[in-house]
Amino acid sequence: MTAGGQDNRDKAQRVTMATVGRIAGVSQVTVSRALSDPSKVAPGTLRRIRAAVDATGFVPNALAGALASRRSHLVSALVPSIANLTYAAMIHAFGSSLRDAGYQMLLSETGASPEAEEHAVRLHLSRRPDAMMLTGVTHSAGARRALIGADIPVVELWDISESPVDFCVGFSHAEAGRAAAEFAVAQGYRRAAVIYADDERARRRKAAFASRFAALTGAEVADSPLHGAASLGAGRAGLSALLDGPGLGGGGVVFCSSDVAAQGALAEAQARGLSVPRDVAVIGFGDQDFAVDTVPPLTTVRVDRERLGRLAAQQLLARIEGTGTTETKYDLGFELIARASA
Amino acid sequence: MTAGGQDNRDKAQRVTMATVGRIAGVSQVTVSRALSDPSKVAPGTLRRIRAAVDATGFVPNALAGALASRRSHLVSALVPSIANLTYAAMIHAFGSSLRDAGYQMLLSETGASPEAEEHAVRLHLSRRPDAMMLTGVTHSAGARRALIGADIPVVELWDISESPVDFCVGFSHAEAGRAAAEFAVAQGYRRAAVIYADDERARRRKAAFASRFAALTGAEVADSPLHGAASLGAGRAGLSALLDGPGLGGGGVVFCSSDVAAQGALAEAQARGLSVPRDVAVIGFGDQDFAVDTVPPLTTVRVDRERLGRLAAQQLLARIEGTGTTETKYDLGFELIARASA
DNA sequence: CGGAACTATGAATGCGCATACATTGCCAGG
DNA sequence: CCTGGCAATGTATGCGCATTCATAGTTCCG
Repeated sequence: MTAGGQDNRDKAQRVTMATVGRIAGVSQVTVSRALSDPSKVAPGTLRRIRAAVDATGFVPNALAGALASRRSHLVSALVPSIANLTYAAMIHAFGSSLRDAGYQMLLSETGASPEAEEHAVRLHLSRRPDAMMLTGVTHSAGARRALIGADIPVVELWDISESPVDFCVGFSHAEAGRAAAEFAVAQGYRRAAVIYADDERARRRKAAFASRFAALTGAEVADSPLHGAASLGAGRAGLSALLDGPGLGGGGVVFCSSDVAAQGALAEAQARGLSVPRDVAVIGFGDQDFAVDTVPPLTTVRVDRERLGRLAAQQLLARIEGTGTTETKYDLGFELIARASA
Repeated sequence: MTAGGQDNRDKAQRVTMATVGRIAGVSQVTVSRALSDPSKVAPGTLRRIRAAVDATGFVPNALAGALASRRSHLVSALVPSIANLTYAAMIHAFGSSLRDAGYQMLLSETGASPEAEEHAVRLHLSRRPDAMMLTGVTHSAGARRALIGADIPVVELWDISESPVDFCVGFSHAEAGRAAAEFAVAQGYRRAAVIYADDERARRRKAAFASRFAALTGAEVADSPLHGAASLGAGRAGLSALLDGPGLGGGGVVFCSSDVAAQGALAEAQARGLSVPRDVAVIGFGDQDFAVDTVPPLTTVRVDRERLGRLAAQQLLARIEGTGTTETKYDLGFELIARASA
């Protein structure tokens, strides 16, 4: 069954609302009403229609519905990667909120490149989503233009900006970096380094950390860029490079651009027989669920990814309904969680 | 901008192919042709049409296109969770293959419940996808019926079965469990336990491991079910319970239902000052990218998630085009990767 | 008991596009 | 010089539904 592809599909007597109506002895409109607002249909009619739906296995055609009503009940979401836990939790919250409200999520990965993002934006807009979510606040001019032209609510998630396309929900990455630096200094560290992924926001956190740390201590901050995505191995390699280089020879604190990288740093320290935080201290970023269970538990910057995702979805939905505010920036902040690793 | 929702949208002179055509001095059909097959349009005409597209910011309406052509270029995918790395890598490969072929992926999380899955199936079918991907081979009768009725290619991924809805791409979880048991016995372990997530496939691996291990050694296999999703903390708790209980007091090997849980077991051992694999050995499942970088490196069962995702997508696409085979089962197997943890 | 106010339904229409078919003009071969 | 054939375009139509507007039947109150 289902084999040949076109074969059946062509001759198949497709089941539409008209088919269902014919069986139930009503017109197509009444079927439509019965499905979208049962209270508008007489009880007996409703029963017959439902029986006909079951008998035929009717599945409404949302494409036709969306075309006619100009409401697709689709929200599109563009993220750099779904294999990245940081985004996964946020997407999960975002998607769940949408689903609860009767919307579906059209998800695409865009990688890091703005060109790929622009292409994805156009592709998604062609599906006529009722709203769109983008990751970050950096987009190509073409993408911005297309989004504005689409005239739908657009949320930029995971960062904030003074000039969002529509509105943004996030936190200041620079402030997060500064806060980590201030914490490190308060803990007494006078040497520091940064392990960071190749990502615009991670670079901003790193720069802010470095300049704040330098301002407070006068010490240069060494850094070790990761090649490719953050991973345990990349984190290990990052710390390894720092320990073997001049920057962190005598110990100090390492600020990592993600908890995964930090976990890698912990692993490298363990492999080298170094004690954390005595020989080298580690600060992560994200407060993933595993951060509390590492050995030692990870000091990190908590970002409420669930809340970010949920708020973004709620605001989008409100604006779709026309009940939204005109607020353009939601700064949800972050929190430094001091555990044992730094 | 984009604020009020309906306001602009109602009066806006929507840009359609007819609009573009009017500006370019041709009819709607010619615009359609210019966009879908430029070779069918005279060079000069093409130029004028492209200019008009740029000038108006025209974005084709894929809903209308899909309705008219009965091809949505959408493939829907249902997974238990995207926050689970195991699935994330597979989805990534699956989605990338689709994207390269000009299809988009409509993704939903269904959790573990067949009822939720059935609901999601209906919702997805209403978007008239050209094909569908499901995780696993266990589905409600209603879901199977709906899928068969939809008459589209359906792949069941991450497991195999003799009676798939259409075809499946995966491997035998029972065999994987047996292989782990045989490896453990070959390594000389005579005591074993299992830490497993609350997931039907994980339970099958566990049962196969336990019965094979018992058959080979005569020893009972203790187990520790995880509550909720696999995580570092859950893995730690799992090993902790085993070590404090009677089952694994004197050491032995622990087969975990995922690499993440195994990583938790390693962390618990580290926290207790136990040496791995001497005091307790650990076998993971999945060979996630981090498995090679843990301390010690993780012995695990490798499953080529990329290949699974890619093959599923390719087969689906072939069947959409009508060039597919009638094969119903692709068993891609697995491989035991011996590293230092067991 | 007569019409206002509902309630329950149907007929007509169009969303924006792809597709089948028709038309026009032009060139080549006989 | 005529015709067959191809290139380039247009006309007509319908995908399956939501949305108006219209129409019967019902109820209610003065």
